[in-house]
Amino acid sequence: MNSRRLPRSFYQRPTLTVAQELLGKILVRRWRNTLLAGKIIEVEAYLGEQDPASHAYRGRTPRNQVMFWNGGHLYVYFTYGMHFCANVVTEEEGRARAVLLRALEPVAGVETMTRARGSDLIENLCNGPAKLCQAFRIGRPQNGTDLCGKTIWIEEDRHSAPPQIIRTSPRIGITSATHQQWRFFMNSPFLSRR
DNA sequence: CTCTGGATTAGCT
DNA sequence: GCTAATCCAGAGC
Repeated sequence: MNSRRLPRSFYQRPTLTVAQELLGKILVRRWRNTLLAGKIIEVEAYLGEQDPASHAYRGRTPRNQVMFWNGGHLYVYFTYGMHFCANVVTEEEGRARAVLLRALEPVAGVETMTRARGSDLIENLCNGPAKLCQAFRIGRPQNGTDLCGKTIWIEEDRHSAPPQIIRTSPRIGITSATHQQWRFFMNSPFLSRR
């Protein structure tokens, strides 16, 4: 029944690989008896101590501790005084690597997402890292959630094959390591930027 | 303790 | 294109 749910081993691989393979997968959340789901279409990789743009660049702190956990957990952080962003932790414990979820194509629970976001076009529900957190009601309590559990998980898309074409670009909104092409996305009307 | 600026967004010019 | 909103992590003293 949940055979499409990604196993721990999916996350315990090189971060750039996981980032690209997350494209086309479905993020699912069970929220008050309704299922929220969205196809992952845009992500960014953050590579821990070796990456100046990563929260873990200067080592472990109270905020970034979940990045150091085993792959397959959710790292949620608060920023700009009002927004949350969600990352998928990758590799093994102690590595501090993660993939930022930047945009989703809504596939289930659209009405609930619309209520969470305020009346809005479907294209505007999940086309940004803070927007998708608002649509999925992901906040502080969800930091550290085990993606191999029963509330938030990622599964294979039963309707379509993995994307044929994966595009890359520098990461958005950072000022260091801008030469790295660690943003991965597929063609879609639901991207955070066109 | 104080200070700086941020993996963003919405709304305006 | 510009910037306010609004909190707090992390750095430096």
